[in-house]
Amino acid sequence: MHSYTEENYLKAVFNLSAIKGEANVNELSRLLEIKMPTVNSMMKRLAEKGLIVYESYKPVRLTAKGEKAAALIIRKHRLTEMFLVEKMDFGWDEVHDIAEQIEHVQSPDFFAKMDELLGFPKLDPHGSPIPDKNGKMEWTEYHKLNECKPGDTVVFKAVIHSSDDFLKFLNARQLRLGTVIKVKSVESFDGTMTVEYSKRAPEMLSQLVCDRILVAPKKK
Amino acid sequence: MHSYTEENYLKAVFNLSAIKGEANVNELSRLLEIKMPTVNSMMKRLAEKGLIVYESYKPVRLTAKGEKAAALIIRKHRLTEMFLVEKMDFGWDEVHDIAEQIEHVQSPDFFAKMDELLGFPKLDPHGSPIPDKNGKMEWTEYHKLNECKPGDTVVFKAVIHSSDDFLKFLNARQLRLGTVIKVKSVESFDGTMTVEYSKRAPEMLSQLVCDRILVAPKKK
DNA sequence: ATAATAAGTTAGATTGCTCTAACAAAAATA
DNA sequence: TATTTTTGTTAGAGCAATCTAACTTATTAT
Repeated sequence: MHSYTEENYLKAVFNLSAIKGEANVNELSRLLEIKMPTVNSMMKRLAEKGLIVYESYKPVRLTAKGEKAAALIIRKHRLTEMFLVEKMDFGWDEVHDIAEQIEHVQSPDFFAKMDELLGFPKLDPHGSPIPDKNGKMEWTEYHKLNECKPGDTVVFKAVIHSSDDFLKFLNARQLRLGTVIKVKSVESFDGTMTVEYSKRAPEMLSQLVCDRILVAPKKK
Repeated sequence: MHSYTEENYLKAVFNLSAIKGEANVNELSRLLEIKMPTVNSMMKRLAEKGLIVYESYKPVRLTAKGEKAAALIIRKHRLTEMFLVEKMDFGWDEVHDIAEQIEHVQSPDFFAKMDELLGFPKLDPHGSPIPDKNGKMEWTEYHKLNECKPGDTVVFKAVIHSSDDFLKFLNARQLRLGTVIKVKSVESFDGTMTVEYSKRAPEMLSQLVCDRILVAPKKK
């Protein structure tokens, strides 16, 4: 239906929109590593196809149709990541690039089978929600580790902006989803946190790191 | 390294060459459903890249380099088919189109993992050999069911030119790899064979069918 | 051997996706 | 507010992969 290329643009718009509800050409250009004029003309194409709303000099937004199309690609991506981790023994830091390719496979049966073999998972290996077959997706209300105060005890629920490097960083510190983290102190100057988890010596995490870790209060 | 498109041409040349050692533009054109002039110009491109030998008005041949490149794509295709059948419960008649897409995935790790999880298989679900990591492949010396004589007892070893339709035809008759087939009679007029297998009533198979079934003598 | 048919080639156009260079609008800064 | 910087757009070119139309060579049939 849509080309490999169009799918990638759509996904990029979706990912950028996730934060602000809209995406601008400049950021898309950086994200996709494609020059602005190229992105610009593709935006017009996507607009003609009714996938996004485009107005000159304004950020673009996904239409309902575009949102659904994008979510269904994300669905394939996240199901694939889950499959690679759960059924093929890959690490959560090894699956992104492979999923990036397999997400473009056209075969409803293939992804339906993955879904079934995985027991219809709701989350991917990084804690992100997997959109359903209709492209519906909901984020559980997590908050950033950053926002926690000394004394808080929370559970590591998801990673945002998860690059392979960042995931390897977490691996090296045995930080994984489900880990219970106790916030010992927060350096007010630069936001560095001292935390404790898994019966190890306290660990210091920079603000940059804490900004990418999503947590939920530990249930009693 | 090579584009998606180039990979498909290479594979087509490989498949056609399997029989005659060379491939002509006309047949490639039919096989790929791409018009002759397009095929022609792509042949020149592949020749420039040192993947095939091209001379005007002559059939093309793969170079050693081209042969290896093609075999490595076939390897990915057949490993994928095997994975889909063995690890994902697909039927042998459902895997071709999916494998056709996944064979283009660039990730040595992904296919190495498949290979490992499958226990380093030598054959795909249709009995075709899986080329090794160096692109080396060898066909065991099977012969066609067509060539058998009344009284022969043989084992079904592989399917050639296996379209999904043909595989469904075999499914409907419970003919699968490993089935022991007894040749009862051969109609000299049109080559139709009457065969017996799996304690069922004798079955009649047309010459067209018998030409696509590879067998080996049953060992005592 | 000649004519007819099939196969292969050349030329030129089209579409998708990319680029650079130049220009215009919007936002930030002085 | 005026200037500078950033962001966005237009114009025009290039390459990969495709096509159709016209032509040439090879093969087959008469």
